[in-house]
Amino acid sequence: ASTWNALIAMSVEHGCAKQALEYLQKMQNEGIKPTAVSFVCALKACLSLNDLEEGQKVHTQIAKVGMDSDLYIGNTLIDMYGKKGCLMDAFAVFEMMQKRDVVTWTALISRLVHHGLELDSLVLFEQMRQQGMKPNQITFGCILKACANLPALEQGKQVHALVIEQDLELDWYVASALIDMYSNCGTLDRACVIFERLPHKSVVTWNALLAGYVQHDLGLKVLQAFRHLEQEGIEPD
RNA sequence: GGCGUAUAU
Repeated sequence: ASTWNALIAMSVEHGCAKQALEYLQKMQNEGIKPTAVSFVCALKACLSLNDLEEGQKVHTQIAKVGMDSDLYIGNTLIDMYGKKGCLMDAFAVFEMMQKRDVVTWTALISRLVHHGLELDSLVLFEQMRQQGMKPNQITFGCILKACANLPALEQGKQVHALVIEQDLELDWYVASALIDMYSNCGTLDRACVIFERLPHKSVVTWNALLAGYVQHDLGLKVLQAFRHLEQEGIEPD
């Protein structure tokens, strides 16, 4: 099965999703049982083909062989249904899962935010923490985006406090989310403080700051910052 | 044990 899985995974990775699904079928025709890895890759293939129906078929197959308790499969199903806008299905999978990890929670939170359900994402984030699940950089990125979209400065500040608790304020990914959140909440000064504190600035954090200036119609600041960025030898993208 | 899942502009 691992040989087949390698074929399936490679096909998906190289954008040959159709072929990946063919391999899944072929391995079964040859009497080889797909593993959790096969199914995760197949679901990913369905998502990249934008084929929800095929994804549902794979889901049914997964349920038949009793593999829907696999953590990775559950997480991938949440992602697939969420990205197809089937939030109810994503939530149903979430509810059914026996074990959840930080990816499970983050995947659902991420989809809620993308669908304009920022308030629900905040509730879910709170539940996650109450159950003792520690958010990671990606979780913080998503939840800060929720605060930025609303915008919700007070909630954003509370999340910021948690970021500091976990010593993630200097993480480039979290930092750019903080910058984005503060500038979106109309507090560009706070965004600048985060930026200034960063010892290693990357194109991502610079972009977040530039976007803030643009949003606040500070054209001159944008140009100044851009020149500064070039002086530091950072490649704009 | 490894491989497969969430992630900004």
